[in-house]
Amino acid sequence: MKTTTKFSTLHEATNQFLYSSLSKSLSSASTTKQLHRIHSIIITLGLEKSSFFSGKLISKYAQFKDPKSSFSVFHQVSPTANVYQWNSIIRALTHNGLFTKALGFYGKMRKLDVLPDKCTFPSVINSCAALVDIEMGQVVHENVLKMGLGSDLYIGNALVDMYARFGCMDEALKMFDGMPERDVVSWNSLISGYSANGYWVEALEFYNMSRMEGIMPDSFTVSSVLPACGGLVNVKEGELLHCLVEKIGLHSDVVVSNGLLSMYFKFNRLVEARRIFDEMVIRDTVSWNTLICGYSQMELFKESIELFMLMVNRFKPDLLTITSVLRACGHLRDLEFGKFVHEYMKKGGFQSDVTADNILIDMYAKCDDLLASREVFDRMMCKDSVSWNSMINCYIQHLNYDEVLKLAMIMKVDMKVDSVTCVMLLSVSTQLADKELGKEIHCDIIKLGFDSDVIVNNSMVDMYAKCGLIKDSLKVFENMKTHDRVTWNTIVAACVQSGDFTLGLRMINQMRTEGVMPDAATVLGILPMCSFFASKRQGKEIHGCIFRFDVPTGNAVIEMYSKCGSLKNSIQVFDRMKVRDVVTWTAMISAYGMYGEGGKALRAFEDMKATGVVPDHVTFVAIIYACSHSGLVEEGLACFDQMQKDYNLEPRNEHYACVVDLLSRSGLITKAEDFINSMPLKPDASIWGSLLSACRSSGNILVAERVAERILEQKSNDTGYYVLASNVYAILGKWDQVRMIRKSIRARGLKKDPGCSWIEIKRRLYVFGTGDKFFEQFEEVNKLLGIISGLMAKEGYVADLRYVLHDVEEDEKRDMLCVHSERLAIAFGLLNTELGTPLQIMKNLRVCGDCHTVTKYRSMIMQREILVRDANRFHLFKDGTCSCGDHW
DNA sequence: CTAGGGTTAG
Repeated sequence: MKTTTKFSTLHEATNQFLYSSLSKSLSSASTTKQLHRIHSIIITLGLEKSSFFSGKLISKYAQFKDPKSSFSVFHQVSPTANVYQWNSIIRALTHNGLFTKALGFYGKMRKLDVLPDKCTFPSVINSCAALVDIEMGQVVHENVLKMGLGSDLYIGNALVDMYARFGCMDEALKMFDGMPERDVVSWNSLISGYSANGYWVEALEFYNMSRMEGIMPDSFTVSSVLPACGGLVNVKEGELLHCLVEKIGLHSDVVVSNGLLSMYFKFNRLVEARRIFDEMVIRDTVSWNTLICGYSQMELFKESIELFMLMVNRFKPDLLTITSVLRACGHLRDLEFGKFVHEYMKKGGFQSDVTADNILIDMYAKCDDLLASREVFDRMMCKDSVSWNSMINCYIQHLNYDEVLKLAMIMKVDMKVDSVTCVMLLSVSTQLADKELGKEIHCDIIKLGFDSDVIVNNSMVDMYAKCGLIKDSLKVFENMKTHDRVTWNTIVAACVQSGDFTLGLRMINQMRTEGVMPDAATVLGILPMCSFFASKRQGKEIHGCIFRFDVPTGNAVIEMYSKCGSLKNSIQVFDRMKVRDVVTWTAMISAYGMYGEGGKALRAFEDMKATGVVPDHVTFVAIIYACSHSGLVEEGLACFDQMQKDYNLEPRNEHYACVVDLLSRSGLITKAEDFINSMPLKPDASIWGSLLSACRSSGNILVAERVAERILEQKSNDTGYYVLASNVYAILGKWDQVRMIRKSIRARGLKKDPGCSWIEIKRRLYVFGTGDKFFEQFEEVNKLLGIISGLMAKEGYVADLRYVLHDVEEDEKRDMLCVHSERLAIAFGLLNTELGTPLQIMKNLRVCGDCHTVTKYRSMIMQREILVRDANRFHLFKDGTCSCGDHW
């Protein structure tokens, strides 16, 4: 009996030894081969069905991504499986992404009346979360509560995570708040939930809260907070986190480093990002993808493709890499490489992926291979809204609107229309200026409930404005709950387009008070307003707010300054630009032109050609115009010649107009008329207009009358030409003709632009109309005008009454000249500024000859620099002369 | 039980 006991003890001891060594080798098995060997030993010993080993085997196979083997082990014990075995198989399935199966097993287990324990739930909850099965999730949550496991830490963490993945952050927070015990995982689950759902502010807030509670962040915490810093462009917090990573030694964690990499790209800090990547000891596919994608986002497409080639040799790219590089191909319009990548996808056995196919559609469209786009689209097994939208976008880009509307119809029937579709369709109606289509889409938008989407609303504001329905545009604008930068840019452009500059200026001011930062588009939008009001201050303030300074922005700023009366600032911006395109050079040439610096314009033109930038037809308008305003006839004609001979550009009406201007301004009226008669195009009103205004200034009345007749034949809608013609008849004293023209203007429903001038003093704009009597300091201004008149007479000034265009007595004519709006504005400026301060006046029409003379006198008598910008150009009056050299 | 990288539009 004693020996038996001894034997039995020995047997047990042996067993125990066997058990523990088997268990140890099972746990430490690191290859499939080892695992299979240990498995067969377990079978030989008949231990396969033991609760302990079967469970371990199931888990171990799951670790080796072999759920089939896990399943076969479980299958042998399933009729009598206990809770431990059930837990193992559920966990194994969950870890291998077989969530539906895992939930199925949970159901079976409950049916068999096997009571789950606290180890069952985390996996089950995970599966619900992964499947976004909200209903099941709630059932499981109830089960947890019924079993009294509501305060379990692990289950609580899993539930917080589950609600976060459902996007229900309120529920997640409620769960978190109700937990009696919390650890770093609980905080991580909450923080990553906020971060993943784009609630970056909250993610940062809870992160800081966790730090206050003394929780030590780990790699999970950091990689959840980094995207929040990136998203908010919160550089300070991001750098703090980077320091923390270095301090607690998390930088060896790939996920953390990838997070840092991605964040620095979002900060646009390429050097820092590159350093992170280069210093990484271990890199994975995500690291490469983040790098390639980051270069792409910074528009360094060539480099992004080069990195892809570098990666291919070391790492197998995945679908995300492919999509990044395809995007780069699209931007570079590199069809050849695009096709290469497409082939690589086919050969590499990549499963068809909706996103990848969508980008292929877009890439081919950008490379102008519409058929290839359509082929990808037609072959797609399942298309999402993005696929449809991308295809529609292809047709929009290729102006095939019929096909766009066809696809849109199908989308409507299939209920696939989303906000992006609406925006694109709105852009179609904008491009076609089709109000009816626009209104129809507006109705659909309301029906579909997209009328609270900012981008959709912005598009509607734009659409109505461009269709000429400014009132509807403003209505949409006013009904919007939030206005972003684009909203403001759009509404400002809308105001400008409808001619309401005052409202436009008010909008800009409101935008600034609401703290919205301007961008390149803002500069482009306010350009016409700044030049209308010549508000250099407004322009400068906007300029100061620009932080991303690319070529188009620089071009816009050059143009803005030149139109606002600061050639100096234009030159400064031009000099600072490292990259200059045709537009940059052209802007600079026309700036010189406006200030009568023909010589400098010509030099810039030569410099431009020397740096290899090819002039286009706009450049030639600018350079001929510049010559014309400086009296450089020979040079201007040479440019006109060059344009056809050297650059093979067919002159358009505006070029002919420039040449006519060039000749006639220099008094070569007959030559100009001959030139018009010999041109191959039918001369339009602008060409006759150029000649006519020159006739007027040079006093060639005979030709003027002939030309006036030709202008009236054009039946233009621009009142300016009628006014010009009428002025000729006024000079000739043919008042009947004058009245006839005025009548016909009214009959055509046109209105003459009333002349006005304005000046900005101490951040306020003062506007003066011709003969205005109701403005501040009217008395003082009138008195000053009288005094200056007296002084001018002493210097030898005689009024040139030819510039009065009304049938009145001589004395009255003199008075009428005296109240031309620019004279009032100048006098007002003299009164309200310190002695010697330069004045800057703007005028909507061209300066009349008499005012030009008067201003020269004034600049001398009052010792002031006076800059006048009229409808055409700038005149800088100084010491009795004008920068235009009387070419205007 | 918790983390990182991708597509269309104004």
